[in-house]
Formats: sequence, C-alpha cells, structure tokens
Amino acid sequence: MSSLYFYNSLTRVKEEFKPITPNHVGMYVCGPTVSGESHLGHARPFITFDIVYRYLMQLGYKVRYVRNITDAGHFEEEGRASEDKISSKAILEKLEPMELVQKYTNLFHWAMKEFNNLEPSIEPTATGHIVEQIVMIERIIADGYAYIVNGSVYFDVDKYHADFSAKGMKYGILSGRILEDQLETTRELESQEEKRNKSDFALWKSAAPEHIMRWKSPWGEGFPGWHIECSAMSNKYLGAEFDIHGGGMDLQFPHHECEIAQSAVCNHKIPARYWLHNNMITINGRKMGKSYNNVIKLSELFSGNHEILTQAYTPMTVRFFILQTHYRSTLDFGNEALQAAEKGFRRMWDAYSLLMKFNVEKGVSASDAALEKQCTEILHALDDHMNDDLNTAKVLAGLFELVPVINSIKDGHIKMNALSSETLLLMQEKFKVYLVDIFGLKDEKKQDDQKLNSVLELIAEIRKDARAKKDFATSDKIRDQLLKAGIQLKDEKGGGVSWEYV
RNA sequence: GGUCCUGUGGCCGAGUGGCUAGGCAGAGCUCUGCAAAAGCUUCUACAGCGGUUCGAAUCCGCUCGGGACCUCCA
Repeated sequence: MSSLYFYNSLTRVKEEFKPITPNHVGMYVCGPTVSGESHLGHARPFITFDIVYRYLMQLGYKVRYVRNITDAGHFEEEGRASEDKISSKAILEKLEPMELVQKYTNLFHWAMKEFNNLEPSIEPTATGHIVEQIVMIERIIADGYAYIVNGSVYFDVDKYHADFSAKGMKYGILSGRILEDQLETTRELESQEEKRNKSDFALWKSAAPEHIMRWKSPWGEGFPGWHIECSAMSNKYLGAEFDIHGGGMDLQFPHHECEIAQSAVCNHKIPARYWLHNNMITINGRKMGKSYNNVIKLSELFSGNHEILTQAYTPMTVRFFILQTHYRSTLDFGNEALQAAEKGFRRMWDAYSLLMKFNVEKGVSASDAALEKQCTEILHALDDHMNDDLNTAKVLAGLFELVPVINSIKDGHIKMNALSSETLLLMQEKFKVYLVDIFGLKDEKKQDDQKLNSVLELIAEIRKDARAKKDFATSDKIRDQLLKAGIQLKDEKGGGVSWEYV
C-alpha cells in the first residue's frame, strides 16, 4: 500500500505525511465565528477535515482534533442595528453577547450533526481562553515584537520580518507574499493611524464604550485580536509544534500567516508541519460569502427555502456533492449539480446495501478471470487515490465502476461465482470502509420500524395475489397509493418485491 | 495596481506526456402486464493561436475569459 501524501501549502508540494510523535497526530482546524448562521461555504472545511480526521484514524493513528469556536470579537447580530448594543436599555432588552453566541453555536452543532461530522476531540472557545491569549501577547511584547497604543496592542510585522527571515520564518512564508509589496498595496482602514505600519495587525483591541464584549487586560478593557486565539489554543492543546493545521484557503492570508508570526516569536517554530487548505464553494463562479450577498444558509439548503433553490437538499446529498470534487478545487454550486449528487448518492448507496446482503461463500475461485482482474485492480487502487492528497473524487469514481457489477450479480446477469470469494469480501470491506467509516455517509431513508415492515410485507403479499390474478387495477392502486405515502414498491425479477422510502 | 490560481462535453467534475475517468441529464435497446429500478449500447470535451515532442487536455509562450487573496471571511 502506498503512503499518505498531503499537499502542503507551506512548501507548495505534495509531501509524505509523517507525524511528529509516532502513531499520534495533532490537528488544528479553524472553526466557525458564531456571530451568524453557517452557510454552504462553511460546510466544506468541516466536512473536508472530518474526512481527514476519519481517514487518519482509519490508518490507525490516535488523533487529537482541535477545532475552535470563535466567540469573541467585534460582534453584531445579523440584521440588528449596532445601536442596539448601547447599554441604555433594560438588561433583558439589551443584546446579551453570550446569548447570541450560544444561539449560533447551537445551530452550528446542529448542522455538524446533520452532516454526520464526528465531534472534535476538543472544541475550545476564544472566550474561555482570554488568559492564555493575554499571556501570549505579554510574551510578544516582552520580546519586543509588539507595541501598545491607546490600550490596543499591535504586532510589529516589520521588526518580526527583519529578525526572523534569517531563521527561515519570514513574514509571507505561507502565503508567498512579499512584505515589501504589502506595504504599498494594503488599503486604508479605520484606526490605521494607530499602527506603525499598515501590515501590522492587532493582538488586543481596546473596546469602545458601547462595545459589548470586553475583558480586563494589562492594557485596559478590550478584546483579543482575531489571530491570537488560534495560536493560544493550538499551543495549549497541541503544543509548540503539531502536525496538521487546516482551514479554508481564504484564511491563508492574513490569518494563518499571522498565526505563524505570533507562534514563531513565542516558540521559535512554525507551529504546524502540514498546512492544508480547502478551496471555496462558488455560486455562479463567485465565492459564497457575506460580502457578496450570495450565501445559502444551511437551514435554507436543508429546507429548500431560498429563491435560488429549486428543491431541498439533504445533508448527505451535500456531503456527497463535496466529496465528488477534490478539496483543493473550487466547487460550483448549482441545482443541476446538487440533483446529480442526490441521484448519484442514491445509486451508490443502493448498490452498497445490495452488496452487503450478498452471502459470500468461502473458497470460491473466480470463473471470469477478466472481470476478477478488473475488479481487483479497481479495489486496490482506492487506497492509492485516497493517499494521493485525499482524492475522494477518484475513490468514488472507482466505487461507481463497481456498481454495475453489483447490480448485475443481483439481477443474475453476472453469476456470483464470476468473482472469487476474496474479491467479493474485499469489495464488501472496501465499500463499507470508504462510504461509512471514511466518508461518513449514512442512509437517510432507513426505517427500522418492525411493525411498519410487517404491515408492508402483508400489503406486498396482497398485491402479489392480485397480480397473480391479473387484477392490475388493485395492484396498481396499492403501488400508487403507497408511492403517495412515500413508499416506492419495486417488482423484482424473481417475483419478489422490494420497497424504499422516497 | 500587486501576488497567485484557473478555463475539460448540456451540467458538476477527475486527470499533468501515450491507456474509456466518474456522476447527472439526453438517445436507443433489453427485462417487465404497466411502472420504477437495473443492465447493455450511444451522442456531445479538453478556451484560441503558436511552439517543444515520435506523441500534449497534460510542458512552454502569447491572446482572450473566469476567480481568489491583498479588508471580516471557510
């Protein structure tokens, strides 16, 4: 079996994955900012890194997966005017920041569960780690790489760059940016005048009187800058140097670049070895994002309640849709594409269900050597695809090539003994491992109601009798009415009947 | 303006030098009382121009188009 390779954004090449501590992996992924509801674009990193997490565990690693909740900062609730936050109202009328944060954290967790994402090992919040952030900022100040202005603290990028370039940690090492160019091209921003240089970034921001989230610090009341929380929390739970840091490509600069600079000052190391970045989900070729006003929230996606949606899409449809593309490619949203994913997933899952019902006899050798060879080649290539920087699209394509074989065995077009026992068992194993264990897919239509099943068996029996008497009016009535109730009957070749929930 | 990425058939997408990617949609056929499902067959491709090469979607150059980041951002 091949070994696992990741494309490392830091080195810009595919590298073999070797953990720092044998058999253990530390992984940090930038989590959501819980000031609003998650949208389709947010789903991608969390599904992508859930696959990474699952795959590493499948390979036998013990993984500590840390994904933060950003619940501190300059928050405003969606659609709510900022003057609402001014503290002249009665306490229950005022916007209580932790209430807002709780609401969107709950919604985020709901969405993660819908997607069947595993829970991370640790899910630290920024508000729960104010102390760690302050300690880290103090250290950066003490080392001379940050300065205080009016109760705010800024990181001195110029000085950092001058001193750390020689140590192989220049500012821009991750994003490929050249600091000298940055100085010319960075746009004008508010409170820019406080900074010595445009490229400097905030470690701590002094809170204006109406600002609702504030903590005491050595520099006055305020709140932490955006980048410091990830550095503080990854350092606390994964150490000064860990294996994998993940997130969306749009975080590469400035967020991850700044994380490297902060950690480099404190620990003299680039915090993570492998930097993995997923690409964006686009809509009409444009990144889905608040500023483009083209977001589809997850609740809207699942309910179909959005003007550009022609129907609702289930979480597994979305998951399958994302898996059919390589994580470093952009993925363009469209109703046609989602519908294709919906049908494709169903076809795949139906075949998988059939496959697992096969009673494979032991010790049978293949009677169709060509088919045997074809199938084993596909099966053995799956791991290579996955190891090649998580090419889930190719894994799925491989599995899809086996679907007609499974269906043909079921329909009797291909005899079960065309394939050897080993190959059939391997097929069962690989389908299960990839679809369920690694890709985290699940049946959304499954009904385990024993009573209902008994009733359906009875109805199927009655319909069978009607058909035997060529009473098609009755048999069609049963079928049509059940379909209206969401149960589709399928007459099978041998006279049997199967049904599924639609 | 700077840095970088990208352009594959009706749609979504793999693929980096020679082998049918795959899914969905379309067409035909088979099975079937009909339907659904399934199976088989099949139609649309590598933005354009030039170069390297025995051979390029794949490498190089130019032209045109799209996008990301440089500001909160998954």
